[in-house]
Amino acid sequence: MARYNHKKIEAAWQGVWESQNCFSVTEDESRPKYYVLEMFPYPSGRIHMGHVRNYTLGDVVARYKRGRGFNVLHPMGWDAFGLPAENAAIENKVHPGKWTRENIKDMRTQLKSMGLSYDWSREIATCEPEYYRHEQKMFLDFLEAGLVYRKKSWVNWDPVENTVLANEQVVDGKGWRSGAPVEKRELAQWNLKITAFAEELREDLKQLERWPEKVRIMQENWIGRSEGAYIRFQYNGRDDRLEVYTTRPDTIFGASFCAVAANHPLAQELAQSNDALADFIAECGRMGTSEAAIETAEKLGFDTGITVAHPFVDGGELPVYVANFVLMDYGTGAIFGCPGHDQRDLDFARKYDLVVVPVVAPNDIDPASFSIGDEAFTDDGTIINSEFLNGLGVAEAKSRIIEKLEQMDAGEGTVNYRLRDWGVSRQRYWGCPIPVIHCKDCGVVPVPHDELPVKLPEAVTLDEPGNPLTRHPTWKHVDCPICGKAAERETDTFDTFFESSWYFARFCSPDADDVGFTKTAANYWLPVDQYIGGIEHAVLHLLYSRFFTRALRQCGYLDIDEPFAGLLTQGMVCHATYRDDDGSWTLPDDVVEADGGALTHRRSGLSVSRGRSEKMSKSKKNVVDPEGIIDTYGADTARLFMLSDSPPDRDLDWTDSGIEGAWRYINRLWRLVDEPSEAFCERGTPRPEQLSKAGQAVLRQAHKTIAGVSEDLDSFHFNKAVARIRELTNALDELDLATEGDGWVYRETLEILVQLLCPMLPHLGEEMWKALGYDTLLVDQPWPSADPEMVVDDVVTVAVQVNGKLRGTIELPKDCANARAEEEALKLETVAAAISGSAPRKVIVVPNRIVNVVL
RNA sequence: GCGGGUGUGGCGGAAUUGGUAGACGCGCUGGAUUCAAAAUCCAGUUCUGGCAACAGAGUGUCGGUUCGAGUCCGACCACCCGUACCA
Repeated sequence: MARYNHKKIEAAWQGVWESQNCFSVTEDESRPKYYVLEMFPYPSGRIHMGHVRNYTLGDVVARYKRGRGFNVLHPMGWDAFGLPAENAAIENKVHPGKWTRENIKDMRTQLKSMGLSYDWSREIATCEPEYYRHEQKMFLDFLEAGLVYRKKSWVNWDPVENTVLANEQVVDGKGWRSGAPVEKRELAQWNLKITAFAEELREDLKQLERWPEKVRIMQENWIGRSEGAYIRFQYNGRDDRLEVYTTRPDTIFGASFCAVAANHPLAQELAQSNDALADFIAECGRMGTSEAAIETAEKLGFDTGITVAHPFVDGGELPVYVANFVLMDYGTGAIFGCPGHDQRDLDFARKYDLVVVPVVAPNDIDPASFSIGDEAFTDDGTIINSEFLNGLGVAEAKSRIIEKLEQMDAGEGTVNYRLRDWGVSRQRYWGCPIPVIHCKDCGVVPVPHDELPVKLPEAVTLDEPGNPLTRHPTWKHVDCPICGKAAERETDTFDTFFESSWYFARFCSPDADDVGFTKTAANYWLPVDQYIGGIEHAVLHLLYSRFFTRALRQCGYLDIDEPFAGLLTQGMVCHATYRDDDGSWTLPDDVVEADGGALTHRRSGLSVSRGRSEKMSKSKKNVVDPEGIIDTYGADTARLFMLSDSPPDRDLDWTDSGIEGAWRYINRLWRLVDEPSEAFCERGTPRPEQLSKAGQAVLRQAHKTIAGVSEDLDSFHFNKAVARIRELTNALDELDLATEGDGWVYRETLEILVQLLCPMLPHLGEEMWKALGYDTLLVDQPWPSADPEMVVDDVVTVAVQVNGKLRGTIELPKDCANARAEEEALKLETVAAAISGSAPRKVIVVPNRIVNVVL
């Protein structure tokens, strides 16, 4: 018996597809188009199981749609700028460009071994000037359109390395390499006005029907539209006023303090003459810039000694605090605190001994007896203790107080968004240069279009901290395009989300020279019909891309609003973790399991314990390298494992026994054609007039499987599709090839099976197709269609319950009368026994499903 | 902290969307084949009790709605993702 030689077979079919250019496509108005895109990888050097999963899912969709007659665009490229290249440069003394390009070469080979149906002629790498020159042009167009501005914002500063740290590089408030406490610094940064589209981005979520609801909800919450009011409080002893933003103007009579952010102008001003406050602000600055860090820190405040006047209470004074939980980026960077009806304000008031006055009472409680304990009351209710607002509901009180504020010029109603503008400046080398020039006389001057691209200089050193662009001897020195005097280039580069915000459009015309993409190609291919990638990109990458598309639309680049019509978010690939007795992580390959289940280390022989399954990561050493798996078992086996069992949006557990099981099934399929029985008939044999009962049943099942698998693939239930196909494989065993006609059913079913397998196991599919006697390519076969008559049964099994408890089943003709179903059900002995003579109170009949006898 | 998600046999999961819980696979047990093993094939496998027929329990926990709840509602627990400079 020959063993399935995956290495030879897979390489051979990959060669055939490539030499016949099977997957290269052009615009073709005569066919419906379908654009499948998987999130392109960062070229870290080796593909990981997450990539294998992502690209398998995309490939199944691409191949299936192709079979369904679509003109399928399925491209691949590299998200090639980013921090890891700089880290590698520092650690291994390799140039980021060299490192990245070599990684791309290695990963391309690995991806090709998976047999993915990419149009490789469209491959792009974002670190090449041919790519990034176009986004420099886009940036300048955005600048002209008023969608770009410069403003100061805070960054994590490592005082030892003299460099800006990413949030990821801040561990417990300290720099990851230096260990020095991180400081906040303010830098002038380029921002894109995503907030200009806040309402549109929110509103249009509704039309993204083929996006997971959870992603739409996350984006909606991220944008965070709120209706509230600005309120201006008069300072006591100063001429100016403190403007706060609140979503609860109705609780103004319960206000007991105001608080401003540490970087609020008032705090900054007061700190100049108040050392204690300056210390407090410095302390806040050591917290790091991430929202999680700020929100989970202990809530602290500093009483400035300044007070403001309550706008509606004569003589009412509110102390003004500087507080570490007030964010300068949200609203006005200042709040009024109403402890009775906001938990954070309540915690703060208890801590600093401030008054707590309830101003909203639950509707079902006597207001006189209502007081606030440890929990703020945040629900709707009736306004109390609030003069002219008393007795109103929350909503009415809001509009009444806003009216009043506007009359008094002490504030107004407003709509506010949590969404902040997108800061795109990065103080890093390995990114796309921001194409502007700073001139002492002319200010910020855009690089003239005919001087694009501003190329990254290759000759740099990364052996000292800081951005090499700033210390490059010549690169930044240029003449001002306006006045001609000596000026300096911007040395910041773009956030790498910039590249990934339009790459889907570049794939439509990857060779376009003078434009990022042609309108003709974009109009044909866009939007992406199905986008597939990790859930971790639910907000940032996907929201930036939605914004970028609108900004491009505004500048005349394209005519669509939404870049991705369909979205599938996949779960992570997990694996069991192992630790030795010291608690250090151990590679799964080094763990040996004895018969009794005891685990030991392969080399040291010391005992090892198995931890729970976690996301594969180098740090926990629970990674399985796809290259080894493909080498041992082949791409089809790896693909099958990725598709079986777990639905794509859930986490997937990698197990050795699982991959073994997939491998066994591949071999089982192979044997179906490798050692065919002589009774299995020739290709093209006409259908016999008579089929055995078993033959008819198997044929029906084959057609039901076509219908079921089609449905499963349309809805991305790949695991169910695999299960159905395995069931059909099992059904082949029901046939007795000695029986007249069963040989024909066997071949017919096998051909259907092979066609259904094609998108998931393309190499094995081709090989089986050939073995079945065909000299055409399976990949060019249209998807099979199910005979509708074979898909429906005329007899159904109906469950019979007594008081909701199953007592038996009956066979009934499909869609028979309820009376007949009831009659048959009551005839069951088990039913008679259960009701033991008493008359049923009622009988519920759900046609074709269930009869429930209620006593 | 906040936003979003997940939870079903020993394990991954399925369940026509309120109607027979456990499809399919993994693992395990027994058998066939083999000098032996691997591979392969056949049978069994939610738990408890029982030789069995069968009975009872059962979808993270507690409570509710319903003739009927894995599915709907309320409260809670655990874990995961994101949290604006990782990609």
